[in-house]
Amino acid sequence: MLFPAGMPTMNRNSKEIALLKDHLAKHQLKLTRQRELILSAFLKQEHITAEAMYHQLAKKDPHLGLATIYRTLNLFCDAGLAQARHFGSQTQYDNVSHKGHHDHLICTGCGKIVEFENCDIERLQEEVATKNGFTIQTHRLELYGLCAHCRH
Amino acid sequence: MLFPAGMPTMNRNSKEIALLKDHLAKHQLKLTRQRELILSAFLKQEHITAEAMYHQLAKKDPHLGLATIYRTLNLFCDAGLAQARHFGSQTQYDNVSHKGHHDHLICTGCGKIVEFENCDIERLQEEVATKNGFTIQTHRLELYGLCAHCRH
DNA sequence: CCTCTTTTTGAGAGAGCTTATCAATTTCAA
DNA sequence: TTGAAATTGATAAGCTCTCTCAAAAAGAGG
Repeated sequence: MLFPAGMPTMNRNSKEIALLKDHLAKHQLKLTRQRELILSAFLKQEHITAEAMYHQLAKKDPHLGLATIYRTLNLFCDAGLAQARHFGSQTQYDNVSHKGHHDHLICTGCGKIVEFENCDIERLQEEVATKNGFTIQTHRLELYGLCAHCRH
Repeated sequence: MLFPAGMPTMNRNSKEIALLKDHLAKHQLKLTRQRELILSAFLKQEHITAEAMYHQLAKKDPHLGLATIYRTLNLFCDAGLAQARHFGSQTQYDNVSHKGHHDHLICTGCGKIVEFENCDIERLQEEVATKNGFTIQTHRLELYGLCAHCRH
């Protein structure tokens, strides 16, 4: 049976919700209205800052505090749903479950971020890990440089 | 004529000193005792934070201000000697003249860190960057997983 | 070696992002 | 339903980094 077009996001992200619930259960944490709200908003993003999410969610819940957003996004990192990445003076929270794993090309001039995926690099990473007796769980690759526009 | 074994670092880094002097001249800036002191300390590092350099130089000059360190390291970035990279909550100033870049394998079980270098991966990174119009200045690759010991 | 203008410095105030604090509220197991 | 334990919101505090400004230093031109 196919998903109806208008089906709520919740049902399309059952895997991520299960992952969070599992983490909560294992650490004696509770599922709150705020955590559900923030999760559903987070899963629609590829990456977002706490500040941006604060403003975005202000419409749905004007009393949702910034501290709660930070706490919850950090919780997502612990649960393996998100990954924190520092750029400029802010922290970007990347959605790990979005598509396959993507890496970043980051312009040090204007801050532009281009996402990419490269199977050959991933294969070589596995090779390096195996050679050192490691089993990779996740990775982070960031290339910093100047984009075509900023080079001039 | 060969360099005597005990020759001061200053003379072994004439290229970097020239680069700085060139930048100073082009921007009507002055060569000060503090800038020389910070440069000679910086060139001995692969990467360092402003705070770390502050404590390191406190012995040589107890009155050297933290603001001066920040200003000078940012000046080095402008001159092309250093490159700022945000890691955790701090800024790492990478020494550009140190070419041998190493990446990290990090065990999520015990925290063990193994350094490695892989030319093939670096070549592929260049390829990806070029394809996207970028010129790479630096990069960061971290592989997270379990080491042989922690897997059991 | 002086003099004068411009730049730099040091110390602390201030700004921006993130975390800690704590009383009130909510969750959820019993 | 109840009560212990976790969470929240508001705000204070913390941390890193930059700005401010009077005093000091640099360096070009006498």
